[in-house]
Amino acid sequence: MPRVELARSTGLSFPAISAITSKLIAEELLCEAETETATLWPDDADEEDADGLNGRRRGRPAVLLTLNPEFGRIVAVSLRMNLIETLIADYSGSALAQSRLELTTRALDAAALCDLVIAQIEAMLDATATPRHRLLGIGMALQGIVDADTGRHLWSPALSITDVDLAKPIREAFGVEVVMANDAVAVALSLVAAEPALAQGLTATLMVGHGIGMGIVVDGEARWGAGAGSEIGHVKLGANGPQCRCGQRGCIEAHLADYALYRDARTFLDLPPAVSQQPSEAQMALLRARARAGDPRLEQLFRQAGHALAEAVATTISVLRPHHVILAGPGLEAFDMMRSAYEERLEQAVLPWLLKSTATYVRPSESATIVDGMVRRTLRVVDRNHMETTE
Amino acid sequence: MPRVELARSTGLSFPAISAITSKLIAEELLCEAETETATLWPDDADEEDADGLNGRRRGRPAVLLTLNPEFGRIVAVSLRMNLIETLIADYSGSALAQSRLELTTRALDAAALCDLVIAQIEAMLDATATPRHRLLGIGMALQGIVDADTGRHLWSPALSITDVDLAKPIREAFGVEVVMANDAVAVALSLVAAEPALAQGLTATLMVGHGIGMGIVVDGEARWGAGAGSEIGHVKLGANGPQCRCGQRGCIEAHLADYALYRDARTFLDLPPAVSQQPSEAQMALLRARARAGDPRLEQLFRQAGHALAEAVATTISVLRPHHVILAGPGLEAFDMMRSAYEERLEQAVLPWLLKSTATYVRPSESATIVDGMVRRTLRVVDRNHMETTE
DNA sequence: CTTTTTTAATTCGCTTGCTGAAATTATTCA
DNA sequence: TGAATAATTTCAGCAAGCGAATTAAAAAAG
Repeated sequence: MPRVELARSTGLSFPAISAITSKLIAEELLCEAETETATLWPDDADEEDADGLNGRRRGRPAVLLTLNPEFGRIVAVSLRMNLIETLIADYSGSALAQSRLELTTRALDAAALCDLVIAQIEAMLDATATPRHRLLGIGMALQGIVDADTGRHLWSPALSITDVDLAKPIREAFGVEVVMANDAVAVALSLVAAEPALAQGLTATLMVGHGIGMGIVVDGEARWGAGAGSEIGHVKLGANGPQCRCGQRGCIEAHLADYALYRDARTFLDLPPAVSQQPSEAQMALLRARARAGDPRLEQLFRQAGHALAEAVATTISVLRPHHVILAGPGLEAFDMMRSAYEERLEQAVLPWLLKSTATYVRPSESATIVDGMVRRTLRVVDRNHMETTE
Repeated sequence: MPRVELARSTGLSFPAISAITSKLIAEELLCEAETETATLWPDDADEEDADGLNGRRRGRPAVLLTLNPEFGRIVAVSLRMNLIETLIADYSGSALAQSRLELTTRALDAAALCDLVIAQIEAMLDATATPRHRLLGIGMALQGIVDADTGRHLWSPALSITDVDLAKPIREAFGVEVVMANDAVAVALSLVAAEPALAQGLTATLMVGHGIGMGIVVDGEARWGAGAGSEIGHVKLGANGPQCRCGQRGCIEAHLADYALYRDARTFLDLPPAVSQQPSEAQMALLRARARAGDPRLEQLFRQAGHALAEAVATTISVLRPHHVILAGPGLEAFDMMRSAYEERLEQAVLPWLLKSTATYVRPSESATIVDGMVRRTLRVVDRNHMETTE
């Protein structure tokens, strides 16, 4: 954040940093942070004087630079099964307001869906008194397949429409860039940003929840051939497996996603029906509670899910050879019940030399992770465009 | 090749190209090609005058620039089951000499192996009267797992040694850079270089032969997280499949590689034993001939191989979402017998939206493809190092 | 055979983005 | 109040690259 640090991390010289930052400050993109308030209260409870970073050092103190939050705002939309989540953030990425809209998404056609999303975005702008010209970009995270080259939405379990350009109507409504991404990619970006070590090398984030998605991040960036998203959820485990929402059989998702677990549990257990096949968070919590209470059939179900998860990770490691694998999403709430089966199968299914050189992390993330990651992705795209136009 | 073309493809201005090329010519890295000889014989048989490229155009003719073949030489070594293949090429990549050494590679320890490779390289240098200081780099393609970060060889079916640094002794013997890569990566680079369309986007090359390997090329470059190689051959099809050389069960390789097909065929057919489990090319040709002659058990065997190939491609497409998939290697000689089973299974195992956006190519490549690709890879690394040191 | 046209390559003057050295500024410590 | 220290800025200079104009080499036209 201070200029000295920027110089060190970018490898550029001090004068260069000085010139660049002063230009950006003139553009009101950056601003000098109020370091005063923090330093005028050094007598606070925590006296961690030893470290030179927080306590006062000799010499001229560094001026902290921050992104000017007032430079503009970003809206991120997460479109999932029966849920549209919207968030507005300032230029520094801090959330200003958010909303959740529950509805049966599969009942919508493309036009109705776009109208709804536009209305949600407008509500966010109104709620934060954001003038239209301050809106820099809109990010949309979609549960489903997105073609990164064209931005078209190809297929999603949450929608009945396929192969439409959802971005276009929204772009035209607000006149700003609309960035599309798979929701797993957004989660991946959010989690990688939270731990600097994960931003080095290739990190594969497997998101287990309503579906099974994967986001691939290389050196902190979501860049890829045909999109940073990977459809590992629809890799098949054997030729004649359970029916999947996608229409095919034996998908990893059909063994591991919450809808599959709930559907299978209902074949031998009395459970309330799920709205449009999608169990709610409460219903999944109930399922886990019953399993933990000792129902052997449910325990077996989660063991099988552990197997499927191991196959997914094994395939990921073998094909991608990532440095890091993150297991994320609400499905990991039940990881304790999947663990032994998972570990057993993983050892059989990955070459030991590969397993040894891959680090695995479990991060049962919240739903807000999606919009957070989407804000980051959109900011990045907006910044890149800004750079190109001003040069 | 002419300066004008360079300017267009790099996007740099004429003056910039002029300055750069004249510097490189002074370094003897580039040279102006003898365009005269070609143009003094325009009365030759082929009168393709319509196109402006070959026939004389108005205006000052462009001077063709080529890499100066005399700038230096590259040796590429391919280390496979019972075979060490060596090739020496000039700086423009043209082969000058090559050799094949057949022996039981699994009987060698690390020191003996390195000595053999060093002797092969020296033989190549002697055969082409290459002084030591003209040797710019050595490339080694290995059938097995290579850690791209460290260059260490982790495991190979062709060798009994594991986790050794094979590059170091060779680097010390010749005092030049030694580039290690998986053999499938080398094949991928060679095939991608042959077709410009494949150098755009992500191309996954599946090599089917003694083992099943995969090389990943992004925009013509073999760059990746932990190496451009992918161990898709050891992704499992079901928990209790046939035994694989790697020690695990159910690997795609154990259904599809030539050693697996030959081993399985011998359980019901009289065939000569393979040397250290590795059938020769002649033996595999015999197997194919017998299958084509109409043995229903062999036909079934190749159908199953087609299934396994489809699973491999399906997993590749789902996880990687490549723009192009190349099927390469000697195993594809039998593709006609695998085809129907392959296509049938592929349709069941990949989401149609993904299958539609992926182009597949079948290229049954020769063994020389490995060393060719390895020469390219090594030249690239050598050039990069050269750039860094002269700047 | 000379002139015009066309295309390739180079030279020239200029801007831009950087660097290293030195100067300036804001602090803490003595 | 004056060192000592560290962050930033100023300044002069360099190197890469660009646009415009120039030179070079060939074919076509007169």
